[in-house]
Amino acid sequence: MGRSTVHYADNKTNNALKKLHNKLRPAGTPAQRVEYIIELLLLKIFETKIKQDDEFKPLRKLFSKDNIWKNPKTGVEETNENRLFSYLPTVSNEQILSELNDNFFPFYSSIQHIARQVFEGNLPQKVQDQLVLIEEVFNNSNFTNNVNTGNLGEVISIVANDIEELRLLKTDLLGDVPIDFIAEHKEIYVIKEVLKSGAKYPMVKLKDYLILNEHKVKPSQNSDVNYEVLGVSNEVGIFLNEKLQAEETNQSYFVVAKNEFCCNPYRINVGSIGLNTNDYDNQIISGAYIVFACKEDELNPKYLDALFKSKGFLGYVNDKANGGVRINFKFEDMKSWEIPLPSINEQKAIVAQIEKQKAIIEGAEKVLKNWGIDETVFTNLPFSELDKHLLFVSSCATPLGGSNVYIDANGVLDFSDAVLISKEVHAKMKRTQVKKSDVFLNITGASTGRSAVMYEDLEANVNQHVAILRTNKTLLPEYLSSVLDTPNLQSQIDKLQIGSSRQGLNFDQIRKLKIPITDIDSQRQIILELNSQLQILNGISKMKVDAEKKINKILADVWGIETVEPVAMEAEEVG
DNA sequence: AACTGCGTACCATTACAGTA
DNA sequence: TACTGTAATGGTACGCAGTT
Repeated sequence: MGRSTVHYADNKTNNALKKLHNKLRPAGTPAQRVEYIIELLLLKIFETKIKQDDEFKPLRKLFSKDNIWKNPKTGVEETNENRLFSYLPTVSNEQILSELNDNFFPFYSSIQHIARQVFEGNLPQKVQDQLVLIEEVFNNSNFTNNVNTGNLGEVISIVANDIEELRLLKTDLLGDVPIDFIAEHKEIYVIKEVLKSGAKYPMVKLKDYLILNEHKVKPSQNSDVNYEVLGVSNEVGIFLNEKLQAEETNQSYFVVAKNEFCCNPYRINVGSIGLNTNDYDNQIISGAYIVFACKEDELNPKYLDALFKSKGFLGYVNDKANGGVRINFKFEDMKSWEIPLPSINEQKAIVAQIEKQKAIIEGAEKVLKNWGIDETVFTNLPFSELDKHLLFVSSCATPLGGSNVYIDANGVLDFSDAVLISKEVHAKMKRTQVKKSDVFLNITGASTGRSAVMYEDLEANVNQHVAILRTNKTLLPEYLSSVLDTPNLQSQIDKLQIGSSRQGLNFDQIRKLKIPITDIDSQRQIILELNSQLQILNGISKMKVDAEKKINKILADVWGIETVEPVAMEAEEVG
């Protein structure tokens, strides 16, 4: 059986829950512990709602001094004030257990009856539902003596101090789930809801913060004006479309201002939305798009832009994308999107954090893009036909399902997107089975010419787009891979592609490539030199990945969702 | 405003031709 | 005939332009 661990909350809440589980270890089985935690949380949630939620307001007087609760066991009378969770931390360790079992649980197991005594008129449905749930939970509650009384005080203090009231207040314990279901699975449902509702900021609909741009022009009728045409892509956001001559079409375009958003309503499901930071004279964009600004005194455009790039937005768009072959996301849909809205200053701070990380990513990308193998280490070496140094060259047709091994720009193999094939298919495709120390070369498509060395001892296979070059003892795999990355070899490869209608290399062409060659020792020396540079590059790659992770974390915090390492899962064996 | 069409790019799969 | 390597094909996505 597979197991999964899913966290629903922020770090702080998760830590609090972990602590609770540990402290309650003597209390019994994991299920019992969860039950105890939930009961304590429920008491705390209820108190928070009584204090802060308007609909629960009328219940406040129930907990005033004037209302008295008689302990059914001892006959001792106490004020209802002492039935609120906040009373528990004041009780001594030794007394907590009996306080819960003899006072709190009996009290809350008849809370509906008690509530009706103070409530004028009918209970609102929300309150009624809450009370039903509380009765369900506390009807059979009993903390056993197994609960170490010394620990119980600490347990109470964790619930009292480490769980934020705001988080609790936003917790809707019932949602749309039927009461019977909750009665059966209340623990699971409650804890999920408590932990899920981690939003730190008020949620607002965008409609009050957006201004639709309806300013259209027809460039063909204003031939004296020089227009700059913008476009939107999902990769780079807003870009300057230098090819399109708007004057030559019969279309009308939107005039775009700086800090306005533009989106393609038919492609927004893939992220075709961007914030325009350009400020050209007469900048325009396709009339088929939605163009809008936001009220910048309340909503920072860069903050909104960051939200558009978070997973939450794509999820929302795909929810709205209903029916038809192609979606059409309307401005109305945009207006009804709900976002967390911090104060304008907090938004600014969040944007500043994100921009810092973006700057790191951009810098790293520049380095990674512009770095190339230092060709001078190969100068003065004689050239030799690659075929003389190879044992084997191969690739073949793609198997069902395909199996790609991608190579990133640094010549490092990236297995993250690797596709799995069955053992049978793998066995059939003998010619493309990969061995350790094979050199890969992309031979088709846009990435033709990229190469990498297979360092890992994996059972793997490659598809038609990747050639395997297996070297003989006159040529080191790493050396070959480095040589293939040099401008000289890249230009040899480029030339081979000229004149053919299709990008791609065949094996004969590969065999005839001319490489600079030297003896094995010198090859090793050259690799050492190049490796020191590669290490630096790897560090830069890591910085980039880390910065991306930080941005994700910032966004996750804003949305109040999972930020700790997600979903640890044991995969089930496939037979 | 909403819908449809077009050119391009990418890529897995299929078809086919050459060879052992 | 079986197997290989290469080319063609067809499906899908994208970014608009154009039509209704």
